[in-house]
Amino acid sequence: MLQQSELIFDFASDHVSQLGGHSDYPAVIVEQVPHPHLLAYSGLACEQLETEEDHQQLLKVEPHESGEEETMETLIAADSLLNMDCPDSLSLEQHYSQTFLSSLGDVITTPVAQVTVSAEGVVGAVDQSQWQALHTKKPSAQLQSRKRGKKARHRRAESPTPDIIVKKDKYNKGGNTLYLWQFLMELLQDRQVCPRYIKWTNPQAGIFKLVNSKAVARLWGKHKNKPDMNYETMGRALRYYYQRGILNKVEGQRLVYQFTSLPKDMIYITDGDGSKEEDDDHDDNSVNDEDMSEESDDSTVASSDQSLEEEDLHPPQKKISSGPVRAPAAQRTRPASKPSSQRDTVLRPPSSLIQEQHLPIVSAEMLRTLQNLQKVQSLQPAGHASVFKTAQLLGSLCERQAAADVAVDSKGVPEMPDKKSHRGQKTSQVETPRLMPLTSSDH
DNA sequence: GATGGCCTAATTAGGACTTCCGGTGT
DNA sequence: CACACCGGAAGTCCTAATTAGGCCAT
Repeated sequence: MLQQSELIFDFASDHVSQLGGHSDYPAVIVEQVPHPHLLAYSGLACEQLETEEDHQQLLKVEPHESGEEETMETLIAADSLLNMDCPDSLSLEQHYSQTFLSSLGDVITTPVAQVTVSAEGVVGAVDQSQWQALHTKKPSAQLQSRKRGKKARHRRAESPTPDIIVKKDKYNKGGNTLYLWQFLMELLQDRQVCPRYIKWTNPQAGIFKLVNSKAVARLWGKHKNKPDMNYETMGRALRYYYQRGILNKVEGQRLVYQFTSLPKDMIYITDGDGSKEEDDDHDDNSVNDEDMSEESDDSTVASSDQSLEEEDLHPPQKKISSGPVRAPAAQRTRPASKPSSQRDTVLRPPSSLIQEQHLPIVSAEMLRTLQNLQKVQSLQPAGHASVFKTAQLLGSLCERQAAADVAVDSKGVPEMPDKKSHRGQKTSQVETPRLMPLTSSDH
C-alpha cells in the first residue's frame, strides 16, 4: 500500500496500455515532490535570512530595469539572497510553510502578478518517436561501452527531457534530484530570480540569458549543496547538455543558452512589458484553449511566486515589472485583449488544497500532469487509490477554480468555451504529450 | 531438513554532475 | 587582464537493479 509520503501518482505505461493500448505513449509519472527538495530549491536554496528585514527585502519584487546590466540593487539583492546563513531567523522554508498554511481557505483568489502561461510550448511539435530519437538515442558504441558487468540490467532512467516528468520512485527518499536544466527552467519561472538573475531573451526559441551568472551558479550550488559551485563549474554541466541535446549555445552571445525544447506549459516571465510577445496573444487558435486554461492554473503554482505574492508588505496588486511573455502564437489561447490588470489576476495555486491532502508544495509541472491525468477516467480507485484521490482532488480544485474564473471572467473576459467543456470532459485517453523541440532559427 | 516467500542489507552499474585543467576568443 | 567559453579526463555522489543472507511458515 502506498504511503502518503511515497508515490502518489504513478501513471505509467501500464496505465496507458489499459487506456487504449498505446504502449508507445511515454510514461507520464507524477509523484510527490519531496518537500525539502522543493523548499531547498524554491527558496532558492537560501537556508536562512539574517533578519526578517532581509527576508522581506529578498521577497520583495521590485520594478526591474529591463537592461541587462547588473545594477547595484541587483547585486545587493543577489547578495542578500545568497548569503543567508542565520539559522534562527525566518527562513524561506518557514516562509513557505507560513504562506501555504495561511492560504488555506484562500486557495484560488489571491492574485498573482503578471504571469502568462504558454498553451503548448514553443515551436512546432514533434512526435514522440522523433523526440526519443532526438533525446534518448545514444551512439551504439557508447551504449556498448557501457555494457559490462555480469548481467544486463534495466537502464536507469536518464535525465528527463523537458515535458517528460520522470518518476522519482520510492527509493528516492527525500531525494534531491532536480536536474540542472530543470533548475534553470524553474528559475525562469520564478520571479524572485527571473528576470533578475536569469531571464528569457527569446522565449519562443527557448533562449535565455544568465543575467547574473554567478548568482545562478551559487543558487545551483546551494541547491546541490556545493558551496564551491561557480559559473565555470555550472557551465561545464551546461556544456554537457550540448552533447545530450538539451541545450544549445547561442553563438556570439555571452551567457546565453537555448533550450532545445521546452515543456508545453512553461511559465514565461520577462522583464519587459511583453509587448512584442503580446502581439502573439492575438492568435485565436481555439484548439488549445483547453491547454491554456489548464496552464493558467499551472501558472499559479510557481512556488516562490506564491510566497512573494502573499507577503503582506508586497500586495499582489503591486506593480511588478515582470511582464508576461506568450508562448508561440499558434498555441496561445487566452485572449490577448484581456487588460493587463486583469491578466495580473491569475488564480492562486491550489497549493494549500493539495498540501492538505498530500503535498507540502506542488510544483508547476506536477500540477500540470495532475491536470492531464484528470482527464483519465479509467482510473479506478481500487487500483490507484492515491491517483484517484488526487484526481478527485484536482476535480474539486478545478471546480473551485472555475468558480473563481467565472468571477474574474465576468469582469470582462469571457471564459473560454473549450476550457469549460474540458472540465466536464470525460475521456479515457491520455493526452498525448506535446513535445516542443525548439528550432534554432529564432536566433 | 527442504523448500519457498518475504524482507533487508550489501553490492554494483550507471547517470549526472563536479572538479580540474589547458586552451581559445572577446 | 578578466571573463566567457570549450571539451577532455577523472572523480564524486546518488540512484536503481541485482544479489545475498536471514527469518519464518509450510
